[in-house]
Amino acid sequence: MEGKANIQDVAKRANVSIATVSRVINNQGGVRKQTEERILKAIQELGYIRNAAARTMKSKDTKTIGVIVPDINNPFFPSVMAGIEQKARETGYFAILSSTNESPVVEQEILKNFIERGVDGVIITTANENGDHLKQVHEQGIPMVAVDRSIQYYDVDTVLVDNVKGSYQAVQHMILQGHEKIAIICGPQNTTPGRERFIGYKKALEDYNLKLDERYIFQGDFGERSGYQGAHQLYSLDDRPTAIFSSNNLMTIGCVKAVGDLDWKLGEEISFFGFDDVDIATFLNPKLSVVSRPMHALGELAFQLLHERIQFKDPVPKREYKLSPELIIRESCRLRYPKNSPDGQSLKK
Amino acid sequence: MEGKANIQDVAKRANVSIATVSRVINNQGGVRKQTEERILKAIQELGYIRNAAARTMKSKDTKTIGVIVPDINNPFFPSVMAGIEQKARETGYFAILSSTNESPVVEQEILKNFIERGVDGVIITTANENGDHLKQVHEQGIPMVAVDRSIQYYDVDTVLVDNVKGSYQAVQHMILQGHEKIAIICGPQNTTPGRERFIGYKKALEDYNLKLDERYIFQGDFGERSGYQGAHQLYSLDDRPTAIFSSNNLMTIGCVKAVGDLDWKLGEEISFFGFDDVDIATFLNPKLSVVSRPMHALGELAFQLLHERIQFKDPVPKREYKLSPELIIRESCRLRYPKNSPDGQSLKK
DNA sequence: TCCTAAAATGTAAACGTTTAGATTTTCTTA
DNA sequence: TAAGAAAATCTAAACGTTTACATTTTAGGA
Repeated sequence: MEGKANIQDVAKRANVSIATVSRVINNQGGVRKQTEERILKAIQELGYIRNAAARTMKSKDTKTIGVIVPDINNPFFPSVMAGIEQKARETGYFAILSSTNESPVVEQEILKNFIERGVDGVIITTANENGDHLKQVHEQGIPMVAVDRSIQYYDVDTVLVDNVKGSYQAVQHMILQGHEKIAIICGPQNTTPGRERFIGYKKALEDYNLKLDERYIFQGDFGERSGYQGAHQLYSLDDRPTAIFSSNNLMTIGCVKAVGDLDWKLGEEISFFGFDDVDIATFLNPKLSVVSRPMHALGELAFQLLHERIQFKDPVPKREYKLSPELIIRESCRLRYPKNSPDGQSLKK
Repeated sequence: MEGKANIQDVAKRANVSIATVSRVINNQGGVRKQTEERILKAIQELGYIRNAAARTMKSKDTKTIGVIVPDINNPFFPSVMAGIEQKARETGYFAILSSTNESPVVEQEILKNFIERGVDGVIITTANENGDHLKQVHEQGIPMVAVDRSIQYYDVDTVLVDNVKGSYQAVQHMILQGHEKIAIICGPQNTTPGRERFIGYKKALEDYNLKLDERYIFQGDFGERSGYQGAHQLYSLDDRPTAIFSSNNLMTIGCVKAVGDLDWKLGEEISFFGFDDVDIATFLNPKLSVVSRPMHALGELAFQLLHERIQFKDPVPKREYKLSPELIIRESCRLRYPKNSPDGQSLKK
């Protein structure tokens, strides 16, 4: 039985009971030194590896958390996951990652699978913020933390970035640079970031007495392709915008690609501000201005909140954290007019 | 016991034995229609969710595969994982992902954890190609497939791309464009891609009678920063190269960033070819030429091979697949001389 | 040397499934 | 109607741990 010894075999080899072996495996103390050494030697010789299933059946906690992301190819999520995984490892937890491809049906399957596997908690960026599909997790009393997107139906700890503030400041910046015809490529309005970034956009226009122009609003889906299409649509207008705010990283890539294809002069004919930094931002000429989020820190905070939930099963009220984004002003959003010219004198109401 | 019913509760509610419930849960047939309906109704009413640990203890197969990647922030790996996950889902398997951050120690911990959890197989891009740390997995007889990097110590099915061919063709292209001073930013030489891409580079130089110049060889570590440093070092030479070949995506980003910072005219003073496509490739002016790999297909093939191993435990000899890369010629590697000029006439030996 | 307390170790039930073999029920044919 | 075969269902062991409680061993003090 090479490589497949169980605790009984170890006990026999070391001349002790399985309970004593279990005490040693779990570092529980109460075992004589020489007994412990005999047991460790037996473990080594037999190549014993404990069986997580057996342990789970008895002790109920698996030291595992499940992480669910909607799009693993979006660089935001691997960064968040890196933060989660690092924190998890530091506290003896194991993080398992699964991706839904923005499908609530797949998300439901993954959640059921996680429940079956007895995960101690779940960190989720849900494909459906309504959240009624989370009933089973809720009924099982499994702690959950939502990242980047909220969950309506249940009270779940939530880690966000202040989307309103980030997009407000980005649009404000473009206004203060003299732009009045500012377009937005929106994320899905049934998501927190999609909705809130749109709110920030509108609020900034309102505060500076700028009229909301429906032509300048393109409804994207957070995918690169929709950014591309959005840019094309905006370009096709008779009265083109002079600035674009893109609501996420992938739509930024698509948008900028289209701007290039259309020979729409970035930084001259059209200014640009995107939400979430991207690799290309510093490569373009002009370099892109962006709203930047602390992704690794988001992941760490999410794990920390979840870990607290797992450890203290108190019915503490829901907590919501909004981290501050950071504006990174590069060059893609230049002055529309030189400073102090008459047209540049429009003021915040 | 809301939400926490077990199979015994279901059996009681439906007035059958747990064996009959098990037959229904597992779609094994041999159950009368009306009995089955009663059982399904009881499952529904009680909110029964099966316990994977209990099942694993009895049936030994977990329908889970473990995936190990060295750097989750490298976009290559999420793409491969997307291919794995899609194929896994299609065949009723669950894929769990863990990242080593290029640490063999962490990799060992992850592997042990996977063994404890009874994964049916492992897909790995190892942090240590020597592979002697895989002894435990091997002893447990757990099927394994290596992706992108080989494993020396054990015979493991391997899915690679033809690195030699890809880098050979990229360097050949630059030679045929008239370049003779071609530099390389190498990946780690203890990795298959690092080693083989270097081999392709050398072979192309050799085939066209070009001397290997040590000054033009920079040893990187696949990270962005080393690409940046490599470009700086190459720039600092008295006799600068006229072309650079970068061995992976992140070093490409770093290299191109440095070229920009140095005002080293990309496409004019310095030509460029990178291995693996990157988002920025099509944004730069000039757009980057790259060797492109079918990442999603790599993932799908890796899963397929693993699945075959899991299903048929035959001692089939090790298989190695090398997919063909694709050259994407964009603009970053222009002619050093106009066509038909005397200096452009150098021929392959 | 003996007694008592503390430490060390052992026993056995429990966790929740799956499934081999046993038992019961049903159906068909003579 | 009865007998035999097939179908349906049941029983109970097993998987490998953990741990509450029991038992044994050891150590110290009178």
